[in-house]
Amino acid sequence: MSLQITPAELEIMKVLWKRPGIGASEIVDALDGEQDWSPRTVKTLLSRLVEKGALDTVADGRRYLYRPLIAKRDYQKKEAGQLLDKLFGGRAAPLVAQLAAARGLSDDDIEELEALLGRLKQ
Amino acid sequence: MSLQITPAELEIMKVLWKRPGIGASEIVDALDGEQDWSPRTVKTLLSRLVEKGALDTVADGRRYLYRPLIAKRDYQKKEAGQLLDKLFGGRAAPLVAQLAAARGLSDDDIEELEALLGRLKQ
DNA sequence: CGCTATCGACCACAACTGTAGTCAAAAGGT
DNA sequence: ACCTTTTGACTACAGTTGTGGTCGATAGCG
Repeated sequence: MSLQITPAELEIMKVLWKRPGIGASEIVDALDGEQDWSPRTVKTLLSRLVEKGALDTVADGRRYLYRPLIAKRDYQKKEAGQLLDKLFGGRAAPLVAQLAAARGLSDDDIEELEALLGRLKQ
Repeated sequence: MSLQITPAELEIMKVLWKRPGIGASEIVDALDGEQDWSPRTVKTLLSRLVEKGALDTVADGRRYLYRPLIAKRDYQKKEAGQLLDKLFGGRAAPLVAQLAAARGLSDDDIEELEALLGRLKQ
């Protein structure tokens, strides 16, 4: 059930999270400029994602339309939680501290975080 | 220079971050209960880490003592930054929001985060 | 002094990843 | 009705990763 999505596959997922239900060629187009992959490569990644159960397909003539089976939200949660456990002993504060150290938080970030914390304090 | 540390290798690094300068057998002992690896496996992971430049060795009789060449801090920063860019568009607030959603922040976490934000506001 | 346990060096090997090629069928232009 | 393009299915293949084996040297027990 682990549903391991690799970095290359994730690029595909990101496209489909933004525009679910498109076909392979649209995905290739959407990736153009970002990744420099041959259409073959994209096809392979799509097949693997379907195999893994991360995507499902709807036939549309002789091609497929692809749709994510896992929500971006859920994936983000899983990854964030994994990082937390793997490297930060499950404690969020040190993670945020390293984030701040690594790239600095913008004023907007700080404000948003304060608002978030306020909400959580209920 | 990318210094890719795999999950299995990370377990070794974590032991050495806690107790730098120990030998392979101590690492095996330290991992006992956590990972169930044969000593061979640990040796292989150690060699790979040395090869990659993540550890260095000091001869101690006929064995080596291992010591991390990258600080835990730096590795945490790198990983946190990568997750941020990979999945959260570089914005910290959504990451924390997902963290909160995934496992809930403890009161301590919230307090620590508030203190951290206070400091950052300078 | 000889035997065994242990060490690092080197090797093995299957699964997973990144990156694509080949192929047969079909869709669409002309 | 052809030829080109596009599609999914299948195949390839090297590099990485997880997991551990073999081997020759050696350190220490008895």
